Amino acid sequence: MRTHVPPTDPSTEPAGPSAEPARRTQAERRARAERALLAAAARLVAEHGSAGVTLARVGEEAGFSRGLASHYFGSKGALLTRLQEEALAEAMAAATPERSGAGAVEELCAFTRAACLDGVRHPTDLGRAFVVLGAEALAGSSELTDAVARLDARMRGWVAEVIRQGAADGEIRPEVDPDAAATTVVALLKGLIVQAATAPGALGLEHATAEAQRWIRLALTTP
Amino acid sequence: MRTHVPPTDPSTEPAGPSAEPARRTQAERRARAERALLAAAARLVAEHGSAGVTLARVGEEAGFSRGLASHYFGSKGALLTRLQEEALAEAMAAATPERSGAGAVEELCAFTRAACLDGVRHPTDLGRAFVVLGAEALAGSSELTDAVARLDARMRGWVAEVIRQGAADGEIRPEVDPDAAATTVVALLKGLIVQAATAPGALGLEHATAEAQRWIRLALTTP
Amino acid sequence: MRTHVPPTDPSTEPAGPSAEPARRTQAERRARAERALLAAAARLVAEHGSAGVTLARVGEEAGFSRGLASHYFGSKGALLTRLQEEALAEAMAAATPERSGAGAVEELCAFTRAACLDGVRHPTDLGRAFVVLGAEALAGSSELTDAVARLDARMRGWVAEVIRQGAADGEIRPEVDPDAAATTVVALLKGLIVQAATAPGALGLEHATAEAQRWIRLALTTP
Amino acid sequence: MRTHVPPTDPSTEPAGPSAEPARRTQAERRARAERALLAAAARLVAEHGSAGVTLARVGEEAGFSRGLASHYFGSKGALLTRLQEEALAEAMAAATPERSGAGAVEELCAFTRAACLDGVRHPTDLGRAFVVLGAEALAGSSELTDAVARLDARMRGWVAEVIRQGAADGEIRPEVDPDAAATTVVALLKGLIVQAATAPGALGLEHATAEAQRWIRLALTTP
DNA sequence: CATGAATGAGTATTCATTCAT
DNA sequence: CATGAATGAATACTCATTCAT
Repeated sequence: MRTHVPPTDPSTEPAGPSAEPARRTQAERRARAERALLAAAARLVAEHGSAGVTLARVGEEAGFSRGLASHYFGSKGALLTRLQEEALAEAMAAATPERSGAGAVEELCAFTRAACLDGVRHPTDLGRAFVVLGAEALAGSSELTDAVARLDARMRGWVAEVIRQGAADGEIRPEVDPDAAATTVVALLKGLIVQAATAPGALGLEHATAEAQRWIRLALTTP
Repeated sequence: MRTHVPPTDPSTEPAGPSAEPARRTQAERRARAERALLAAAARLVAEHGSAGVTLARVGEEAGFSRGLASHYFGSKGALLTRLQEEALAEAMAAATPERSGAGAVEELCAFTRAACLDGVRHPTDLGRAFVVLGAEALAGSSELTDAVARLDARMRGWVAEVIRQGAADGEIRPEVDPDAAATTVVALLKGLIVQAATAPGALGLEHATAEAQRWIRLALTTP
Repeated sequence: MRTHVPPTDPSTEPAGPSAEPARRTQAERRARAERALLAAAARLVAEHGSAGVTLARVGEEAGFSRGLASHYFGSKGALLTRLQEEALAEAMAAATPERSGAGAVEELCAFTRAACLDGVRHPTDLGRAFVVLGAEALAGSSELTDAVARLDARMRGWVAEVIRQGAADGEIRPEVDPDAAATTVVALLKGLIVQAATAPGALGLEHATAEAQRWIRLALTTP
Repeated sequence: MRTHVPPTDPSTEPAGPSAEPARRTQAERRARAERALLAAAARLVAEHGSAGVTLARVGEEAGFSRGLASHYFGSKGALLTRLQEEALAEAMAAATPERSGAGAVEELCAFTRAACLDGVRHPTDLGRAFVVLGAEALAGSSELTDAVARLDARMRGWVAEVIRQGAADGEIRPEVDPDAAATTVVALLKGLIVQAATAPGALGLEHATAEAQRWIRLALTTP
């Protein structure tokens, strides 16, 4: 069971005698269990909402005891916060991609396609959990509400910046207000995603995404 | 103790200075209490989400006893279902307004303005409760999920119909796919509302709504 | 089961029709249950200490369900606080008796006898619970610590006042410092009670009480 | 890894600049850690009561891991028992001091002063833990209750013995019942300590101690 | 020797629901 | 009709304890 990691420098240990080979594996066990718990939590939240999740079920779903989730995260709220942070990091990365080098309008269209189609078609548990948590956070201001608000703001900021660059390049009409347009682009995205989430399959998502891209092109380039 | 007042129609209760102001029919009292309970439930759901609502609080918030909500609606689920139905009826009415006689594009712009600005600025408890319940219903298929899906479909249908009429009138370009465009219009609406709900005040909603209207006009009429 | 209490004026009810005969019995039921719960709690605290008491046991010990104590008092802390208040009221009454009209020294001796002998020999559950809670409160400042401190101060104040009156009457030597003497009297009482509580039966409480009375007489009257 | 240093006496560890300062015997390390754990436990018990102590906190408070207290003492009960024994030994030593050679009355007065003033002003964690554990043990007979009872008995025995010697020397009146007087002396001590512990600072402890000494002198020597 | 990962029992607390008045 | 007393199931949370490293 002992892993074959060479007994490298334990780095921060206070250098007492016999302090390092076990450490690694303990830490691994812990990290592995924590990941399993978070994955289980994401799955359960995505399927049943945060109210439908119990700490006991998270533990068992992850293949551990009923008490482990409590033991690790301290409280249900802390678990959800943690889950949210993980999801937020993922979402932030997705919300503000690297510029691909293409033109501004193409960039935005690609972003739209990625967010709408890929996000909806190949959803991760974490992504779905984030949508669910974000939706639940609509009622009553919570930390999550703020986090979602910051995410939205960041996404709008990214879009506005792309638009500004496009305007500077002459690709986008200078009359376009970058902030208002960014809000509208993000609205399109979120609105499509919400509709798709509500009625999976009942929507011509392909068509709708193409239409949304057409609107974006028109709105940013039509004289 | 039962007074023998004939059971006059309870639906029009604010009948001005009527004949017998003191005594109410049992049916009237019942209907009045039920409305008060539903209003209280809407307020609580809007503020705390459905998980943050207890039957006891509903009763007390409405000015009655802790047990009355249970007594009337039988169970918490039944109360929420009932609330949902009320909210759905209101939302349905708002989602498919009477045609005003204006042109199709103007109609859609007016609809956008009404939904975004009025809905966000002068929210009703029932409307907010509906948004919250709908958001919660994203996870796990429930009756409410289906109801929201039906509402979305109906809203899209109404928009598509307006677009078809506009196309028939020559006001809207015939190449426009009414269904895809309707999905996009609804996406714009919902996306704006969600952003506004998440970050109240932090959004230039006025500007964004104007921009959305510009997009709709462009998309439907640009050659 | 209906009690034969005449349907007297419900006094504060808002005078709506049909509002009073049931009320009385409900209130009685509630008060009766509450008393039973508090009595059970006092017994359990006296026997096992506050850490050895569970809300479930309180409910069952009182002949009700496991959840009732929680339901009434809200939390274990609230139950203990309530218990403490009841006990404090009893203790306060015992700590500051009405003057009997006897001389000051006799009064203090009688007080000593009452507190030591009667209190130890015929203990009430509430009294024992108070001693236990007070003892537990030695560690970590709590509301109870303060309450006990106030009780002590009040008892000292009463004793000091009796001493002052005795000094004014010429019965007690004027050199006696009333406050220091009061502290010492209370110390005698508490020290005897604690010893008796720790070793029930193993102490010649009768003799010790007589000795304490002798000391008090000597200290207050010896030239 | 085990060094072959002879197992020198671990009881005198602060041995000044010794020969091998770096390496410790296992036994020494063990003893040192155990003392640290007990000291941490004493501090925590004194502050939070025994219910407020967890084995994990004891370990961390002592600067070790969460599991060490468990590892050493086996169970929480064993730790508390051990703590109690340590405290009892200290208390026993304090309760039955060596005779100083002074007269009996002076001895008792000095004892009173030491217990009340020094004990209250310069409390050790162990001493405070003992008081707390003893107080908790009032409810429900435990080993600790018995230990405290034995301690009380021993203290009374010591006092009674001093009184008997004083009587034999003619310094104390022969009519004084040594056992009853001893109980009263101990009551004075404990009562003062308890009052001081309950209301730290709010008590004229200096005056009260002087008064107690006056009482003792009077009671033992007044004809 | 020492750490800390994992377990599971115990308990407080909340709340829908039932039922007596 | 209406109240609120009482129940009991569900669940979060704490911690002593065991065990692998």
